[in-house]
Amino acid sequence: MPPIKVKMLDPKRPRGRSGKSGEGRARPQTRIQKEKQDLILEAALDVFSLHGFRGATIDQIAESAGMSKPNLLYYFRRKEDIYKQLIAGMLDVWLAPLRHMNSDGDPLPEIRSYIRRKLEMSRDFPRQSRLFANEVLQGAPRVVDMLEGDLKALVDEKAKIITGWMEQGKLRRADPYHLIFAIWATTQHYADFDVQVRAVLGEGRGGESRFAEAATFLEELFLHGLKPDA
Amino acid sequence: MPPIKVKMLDPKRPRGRSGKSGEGRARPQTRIQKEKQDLILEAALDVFSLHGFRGATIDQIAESAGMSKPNLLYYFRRKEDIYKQLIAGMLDVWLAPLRHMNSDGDPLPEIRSYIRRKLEMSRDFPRQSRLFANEVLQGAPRVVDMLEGDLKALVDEKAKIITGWMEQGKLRRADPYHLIFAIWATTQHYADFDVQVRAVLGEGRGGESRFAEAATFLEELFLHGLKPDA
DNA sequence: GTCTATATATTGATAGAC
DNA sequence: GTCTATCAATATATAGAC
Repeated sequence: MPPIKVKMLDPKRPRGRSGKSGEGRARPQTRIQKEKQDLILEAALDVFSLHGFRGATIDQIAESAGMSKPNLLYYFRRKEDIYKQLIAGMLDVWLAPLRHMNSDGDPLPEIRSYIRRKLEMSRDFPRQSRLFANEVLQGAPRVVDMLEGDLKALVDEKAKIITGWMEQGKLRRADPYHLIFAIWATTQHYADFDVQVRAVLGEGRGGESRFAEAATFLEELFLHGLKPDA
Repeated sequence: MPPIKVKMLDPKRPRGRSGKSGEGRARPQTRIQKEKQDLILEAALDVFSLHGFRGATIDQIAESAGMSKPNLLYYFRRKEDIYKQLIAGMLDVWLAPLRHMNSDGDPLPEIRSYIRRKLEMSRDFPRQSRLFANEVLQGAPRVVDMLEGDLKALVDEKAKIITGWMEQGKLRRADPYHLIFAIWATTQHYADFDVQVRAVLGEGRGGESRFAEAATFLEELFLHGLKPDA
């Protein structure tokens, strides 16, 4: 059950000894505390990405992090605090490739490299991708605001760039928003639907080779699909 | 709404009065019982697709179906029984468009119509799509066998057809498996990531028009991407 | 078939000793 | 900081009256 949406400025339990360290207010904790927190976040990412927020239990996370439940709750008062921190940390990483898309470059290479980076993210950070997918799939209760705010703004900006390219005849005309959706969908598919991809490809192709294959395929598909008529 | 093709041998609690009706063994229930069950399945689809298996509660489903919890449990002994039946009913529907892809037709129109049908499924049965996405995303514990069995066999078969087309020079050479993945990913995206799609497109484009736009975009992308060089 | 009441288990979170 | 014990809230499922 829906655990009480808290706005929260996040008065976390463990604080540094009254600002003695030079880290300022932003990180009121010792290095050991930070290491423990990272350990918890790492374990939580495993569990949340596999079971979703509701399906994950503090017990599982604690066990996976090698500590007792009360001990874990000493570092994060509530289950939701862990989840929120993971989501927040994830969003920047997730958006980085799109932010990186530059209006100065040539359209086709720029799009090709965007696809590459997104695909590499699926390969290297599949749990983060699934965490986010789980959240969005279930209505994104904790991030709708961000989707309608930052994300929309960023996509609007990049869509303008793409439209500009199209108007210059450097790209076949098409809806830039749906183009971005298509790139998201195809690249994240390899992280989010990993089980299905592996099952269909079978044992023989179960290795990491599928990402190289996917890169080849997707670049071909999008570059030929977007190349302006000669 | 789609429903629920039931395979089911599934000796459920309520059975007809000793085969008096002409329905035989396959449907050991009265019409009223079936209607109640469908009512429950309908409500359960709402709840499961939004919260996943773990996140959904019998209380929610019962309330949504307008009955008491014990009454619901009279028709389905366990929560998991409802879920399983939904998944089973879903799989046939989900695979139908791919089964339909025919080696007799011309490649490009055949692929175009596959995309269309998948996109229509996202538009008309988004809850089923999300139910399945939830399941796969969380490791597909209840359907891995099916993915490695029926699904793989079906995809293998269709991949051969596609490869045949490519060898005849009717289609640009590309990996048929990744082509199928790309079609799945792009079309289901509009159901599974609906919240995100709406958020990015904004209020102005919140209506059903996004499916028409998507159809146009995806057909262009795939047809140009797959058309053999002239 | 449907209901009220309840048994039983799980889980998020806290108390308080050390 | 970490632990054992435990509370309080939910949630699955059942008992048994009607």
